[in-house]
Amino acid sequence: MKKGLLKEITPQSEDFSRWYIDTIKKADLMDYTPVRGCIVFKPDGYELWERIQQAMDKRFKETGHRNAYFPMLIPESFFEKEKEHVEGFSPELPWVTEAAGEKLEEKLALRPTSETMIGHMYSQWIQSYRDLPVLINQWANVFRWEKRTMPFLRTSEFLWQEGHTAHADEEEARHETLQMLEIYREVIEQELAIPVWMGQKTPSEKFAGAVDTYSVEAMMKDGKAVQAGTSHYLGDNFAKGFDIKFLDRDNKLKFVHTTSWGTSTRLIGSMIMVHGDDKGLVLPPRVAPTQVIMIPIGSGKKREIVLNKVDDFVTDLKREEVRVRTDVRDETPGWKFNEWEMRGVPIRVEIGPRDLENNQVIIARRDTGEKLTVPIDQLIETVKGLLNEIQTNMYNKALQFKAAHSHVHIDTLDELNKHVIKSEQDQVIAGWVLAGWCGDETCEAKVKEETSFTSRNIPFEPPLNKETCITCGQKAQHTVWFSRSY
RNA sequence: CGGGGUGUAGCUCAGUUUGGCCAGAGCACUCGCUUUGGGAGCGAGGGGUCGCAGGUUCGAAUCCUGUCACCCCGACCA
Repeated sequence: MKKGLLKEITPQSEDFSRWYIDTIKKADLMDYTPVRGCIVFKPDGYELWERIQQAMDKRFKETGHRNAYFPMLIPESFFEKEKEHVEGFSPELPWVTEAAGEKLEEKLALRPTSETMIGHMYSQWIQSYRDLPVLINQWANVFRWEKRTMPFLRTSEFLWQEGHTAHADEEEARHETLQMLEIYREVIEQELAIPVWMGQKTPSEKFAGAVDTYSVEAMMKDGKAVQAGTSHYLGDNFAKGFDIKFLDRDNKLKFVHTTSWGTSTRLIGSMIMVHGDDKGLVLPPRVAPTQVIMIPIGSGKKREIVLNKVDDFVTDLKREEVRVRTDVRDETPGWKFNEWEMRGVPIRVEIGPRDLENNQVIIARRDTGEKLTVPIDQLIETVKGLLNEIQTNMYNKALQFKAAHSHVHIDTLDELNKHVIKSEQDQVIAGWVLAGWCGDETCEAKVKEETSFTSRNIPFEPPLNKETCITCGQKAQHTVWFSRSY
């Protein structure tokens, strides 16, 4: 290594958390602020969110939803209308107690989620079965004063979308709940190249106030899980709390059945932790702010010729809607190679005098590090093909990683304990464990107590069905993924 | 919120034990020239109320008290 080449990113194997922090800071995705737990989403970080938003929003609209915006401030009394809800959220609420120099009559919370406010409004909007269903989504910031924060994955303020729907009956509401979960799976797998397990949360991991909670769960490169999206069937819990009733065809007054579903900026963090490597970010082409970086090489008169050629390529690529930029800064090529690799740009195109002589360019792909020599007249085609190939390859790599670190033949708590201890000793990834569960919450709690593994979800399509409960050995009612999680 | 650690230039840190010696180094930044295929070279510059607030002292980056932030490990969570 040459003098002056600083190792700026901690290797993943040495300290995964530090790798993560180093990477997102060096890649200029975020910055800390004077407010505890609140970060700036810098332009490259925010653009990742914008692309996730676009992909989600398109699908929400296609399934009949419309966007609206509700207040960020929620009266204290609203939280008391649903018992489990207040118990779930009250510890982490920030409050507004004063305005215009006077104490408010009723404190206002910065929303942690909007079931209450939206429930209140729906009760006024819904009279008849003809008013149903109500299909509304909100893009918003929410606040949850967490004890321990981590950029993107858990911050005190974060950006998200929350869908809130009201339906005439349970069947339709349950259908909505699963339909939106499926949309999450599709966006997360197709756009972010992250494979997930769809499934149902155990009662102890349910959303505060939900009848049933479903999730999509993703595995990070350190083997921990992230809940990438959730969808809830709320039954008539909020309808009762907020008096959301309608007159049905049979002339009877009934409570609506509501759902809510959300994904947040933690998807950005997940994507980084699923794909990143020791050189920094690796971004899936579909969401990468820059898909192709052009590096002109050479000086003097030759530089001019090179730059003209680069401009031609940029024009052609833009015509094909490829997001391309040229790095004309006065740095050495090697410096730029490292810089853009760190930022995760999927494809780098190097063009120098030597290439022009041979009527070719050099293409380097971020996901494999491979360098290709490509004839100039095939550049556009090759880039377009590679963007798709990289997207697919990243997904497949993540899928393989997930499979390699999913353990389906651990049957007892004793075996799980040994597995966890051995993983720590050998400094290997403990990963996820598929376990049978009898349905008793104390059995679930015991797994957490002894191993710090928590239940992630009960997958709809488990790799295999477990016969006995991992804790008590009785007949298993469910097959559950357990792991450490963010 | 408990245990541990760190706050000195944009970044990484030295200096703190034992108060006084111009507040330093490398990288980054600015200007000039030479350079350009994996983190370039030479020369000349700019930049810090030492996290913040008190206190002790003739004198504080250094000692004392408080406070804030960040990182790591645990309990709570999208």
